[in-house]
Amino acid sequence: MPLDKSFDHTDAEASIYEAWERDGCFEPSGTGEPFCVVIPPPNVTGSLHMGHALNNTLQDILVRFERMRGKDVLWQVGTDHAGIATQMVVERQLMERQEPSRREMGREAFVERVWQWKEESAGRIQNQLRRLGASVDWSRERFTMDEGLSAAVRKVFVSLYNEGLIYRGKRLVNWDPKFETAISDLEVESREVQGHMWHFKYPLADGKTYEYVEKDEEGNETLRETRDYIAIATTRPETMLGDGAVAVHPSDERYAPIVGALCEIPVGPKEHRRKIPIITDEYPDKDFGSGAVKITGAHDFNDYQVAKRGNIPLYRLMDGQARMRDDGAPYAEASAAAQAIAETSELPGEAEVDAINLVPEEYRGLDRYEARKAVVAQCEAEGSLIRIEDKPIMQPFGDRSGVVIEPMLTDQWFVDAEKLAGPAIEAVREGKTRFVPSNWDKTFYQWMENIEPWCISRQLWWGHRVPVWYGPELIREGTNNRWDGMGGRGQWNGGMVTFAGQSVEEAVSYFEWLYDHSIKAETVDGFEDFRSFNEGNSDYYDENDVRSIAIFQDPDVLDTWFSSALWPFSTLGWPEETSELGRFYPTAVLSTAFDIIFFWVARMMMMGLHFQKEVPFRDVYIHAIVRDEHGQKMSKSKGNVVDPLDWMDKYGTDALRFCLASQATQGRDLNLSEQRVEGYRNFRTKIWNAARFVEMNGASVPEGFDPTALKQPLNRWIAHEATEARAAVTASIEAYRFDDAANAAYRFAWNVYCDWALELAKPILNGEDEAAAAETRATLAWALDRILVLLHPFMPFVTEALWKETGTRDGHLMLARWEAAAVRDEAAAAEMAFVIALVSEVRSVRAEMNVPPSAKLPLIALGADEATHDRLAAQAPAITALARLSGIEEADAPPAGAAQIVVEGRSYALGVAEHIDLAAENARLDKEIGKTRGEIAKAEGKLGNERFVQNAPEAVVAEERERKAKFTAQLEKLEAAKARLAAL
RNA sequence: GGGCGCAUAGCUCAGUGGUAGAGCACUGCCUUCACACGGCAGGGGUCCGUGGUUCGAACCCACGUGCGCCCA
Repeated sequence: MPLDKSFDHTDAEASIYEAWERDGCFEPSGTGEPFCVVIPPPNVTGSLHMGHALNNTLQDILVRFERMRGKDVLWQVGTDHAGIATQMVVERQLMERQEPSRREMGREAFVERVWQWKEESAGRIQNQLRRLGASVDWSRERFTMDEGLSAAVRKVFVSLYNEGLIYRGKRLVNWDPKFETAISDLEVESREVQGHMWHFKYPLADGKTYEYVEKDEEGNETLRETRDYIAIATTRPETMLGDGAVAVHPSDERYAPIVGALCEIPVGPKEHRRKIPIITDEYPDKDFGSGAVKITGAHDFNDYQVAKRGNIPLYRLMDGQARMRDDGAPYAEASAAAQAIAETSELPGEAEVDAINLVPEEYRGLDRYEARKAVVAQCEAEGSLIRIEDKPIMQPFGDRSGVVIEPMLTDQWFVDAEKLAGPAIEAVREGKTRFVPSNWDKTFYQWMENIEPWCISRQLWWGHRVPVWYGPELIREGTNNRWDGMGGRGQWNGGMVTFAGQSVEEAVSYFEWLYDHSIKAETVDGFEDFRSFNEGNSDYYDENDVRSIAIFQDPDVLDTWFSSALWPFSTLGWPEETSELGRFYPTAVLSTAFDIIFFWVARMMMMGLHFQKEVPFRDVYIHAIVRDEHGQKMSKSKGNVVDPLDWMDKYGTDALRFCLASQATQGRDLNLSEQRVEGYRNFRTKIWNAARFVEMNGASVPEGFDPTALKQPLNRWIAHEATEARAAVTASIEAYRFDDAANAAYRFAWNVYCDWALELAKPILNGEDEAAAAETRATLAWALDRILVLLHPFMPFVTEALWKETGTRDGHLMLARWEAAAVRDEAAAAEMAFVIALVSEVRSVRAEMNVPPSAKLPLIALGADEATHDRLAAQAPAITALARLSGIEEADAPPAGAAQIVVEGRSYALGVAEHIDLAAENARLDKEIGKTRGEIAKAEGKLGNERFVQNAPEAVVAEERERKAKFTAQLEKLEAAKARLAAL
């Protein structure tokens, strides 16, 4: 059945994909060198965006390419449970449907509900990956919360815990007051907003004064006054209540007289105002604000560092919803306690400091912004507000919640990332893992060398529950020799004993061992139940005691990145020692966007090296960010987001994929325009029609076709070009130069095959030499197959469709062989280059002379030598047809009314006769002569420079001489032509 | 303030020491029997600026200008 006029992608794509999947084409072949790629798991809540489309297109290109090269390919697929995002989606759904809230239904029911939602809605992103043509192995699909991966998470947690690499601590974290959980830096988006800088006076204690002096750059005094205060500036006045100190730079002479003095925080009830010390630290910037910074260690990351260095207490002012605290002792009492701390050098324990609530009664329970207004109003009323400055400030927002993130001092679990980072840094330095483009390794080093403890706990319900159980402290730390026999398993946390275990039974067994088997451990729901159960159990354990104790599991879940850090080996079956793990780990390459180098790539490196003793991947390919056609970042608020599915519908998946690949250059963002996608849709149609032409000529590849044994120069040249193209595409994909690879395939298909090979073949196909025609038909069909193979990784659908349409063969193109016989034939290449040059010249003259396309003109070769004569004779049908000639003759001089051209140093006359416009021809020759003279001048300039001849490599000099000779010969011919024209 | 990057045709971008390129857009011609989602031909450049290195710089170095991004 003849092919339709164009490819209808709408139905074809789905059925082709189904056939691949049905026939198991995506599964590893089991033979050949292993080649494994793990997909960056999309969020289970997610849908395909342009970044996914790009990344998965590139991975699919690699994977299809290697599969065709005969490797044993596994592209591991799966989804991520995305803790906060998924929990949010379900909570919102509950709200919309006016169903009981998360807290109302309770943890178990809620988690059940999320699973149910996941089952219902799962499959969206998976089906979108299918539409993209991703050749992932669906039979091995994984989910970060499925049983196997959860076992991996538990095992890793327990191992790290027992090695002392996971610990619980009170540290400053990004706190989302809407979701009431810690979130990662990744989930925080810094945005510039219009804010204010408030300048306040902090009066010096005990009426102390000092000479405040400001100097200009030359050291001249510009201001001198006696002050009884120190000025500080802040963007967050509500945090003044928790200040622990005021810091100035040690070299700041303005404040030198008062370093070590106390100043008073100018808010709260006057009789209970706290006095805090003025200290020095490198952090304050002398030129920023007043140069003095208030230090609120519990609510600012910089202040936290200063506080840690200076032993400044950390006073937490807010609750989980970022309201001012409303717990603990009355303000007067708390303030006195804090004052006592400030006046001694002893810093009490974290928990004791944290219990102090320094929020005055009138502010307790207020929202943080209400509190801010109240603080400012009070200072203003009392005259301690100096001024308010309007100022753009960088403010952290939760990317899911959209609310302002609060740095908050909370108890969390941390991974000692510093210890794990070392081997990962080393692996990149040694080249065991390579970043492509390589400059990303700098980003990697910079972060890894300054790595902070990784906060892995989240106050959510959806995720891997922290596998730690708390039990009562019935023995004193270090007083029981059983403790020593437990290999460092237990930890002391907040007056309780904790064990990590892969199951509750394991944890129970530790408790029972620790407290002797006469103790029976029972699990209860949480801290409250634990406390009431163990009421009266607070006595320390006595060996003769027999009683029951309660233990409870940590309520938090783990950061989603904790499980995705294990992805390269957990998906291969670890902790089971599967054959896939042995075969496919380390994986070949990981492809991802730069923004998760820290959060994902680095952590996979750390976990992979720690648990597998091997890097998780050899290469890390960092792909571009997709922007709109004007280089703007796609964002909902700008309304310039393009849904890849829309363009797949409109232009077909192949066109979108090819477009993405052709723009995937290294180290530059990708500006995607619809026009360009449309252009590649046209390219797809071009291929389709080339195939249609081949089919209409009844061409197919005969049994035993040997491209190395062709006779026709045209066919030998086609085989030569096909070989060159394959080499170029292969080298480019191997180097992750997807743009070069796509362009090389495009050029061969369109500019070589369609533009020249098919046109040059037509006279032979229609000629009388049946043997030549047959060979040409076979070669065209063979070359078309080569094009389909080369384009397949980029345009899998149309190529597979044509593979099926154009031949009777077994199997799918996607499993066909990439390699083919290598043909190199420089002689044929030279001959065809001559034909193309001659035809192009003739066409050019015809166009410039406005010769009607229908007019057939005679071509006269002037003074042809034998080689030229032979070539012209051999290629006469092709040249005549393509240049629309009436015939080719040979003569020593041109006839009257002829335009003259020079090709490869020889002159030809084109009998334009009545079409000739002498002035136009003269102008044309002048232009040619001008160009040629320019080239000669350039070459002469170089060759005339003695130092060039002396210093440049011989080959370069020789090349330049050749150029000069070539253009000189051409100039002679052109000038001769002009002289002949003048003689007419 | 620290770090990374970009500036080449109208637009989007390749090119990384030796002849300035592609796609799209533009202009002219062509409904020629694969394809008008096409064919043929053509116009279009201070390779951001200034200095330096070099026989030779779009490319290497320095400084400057403009624009991004990341971190603080």
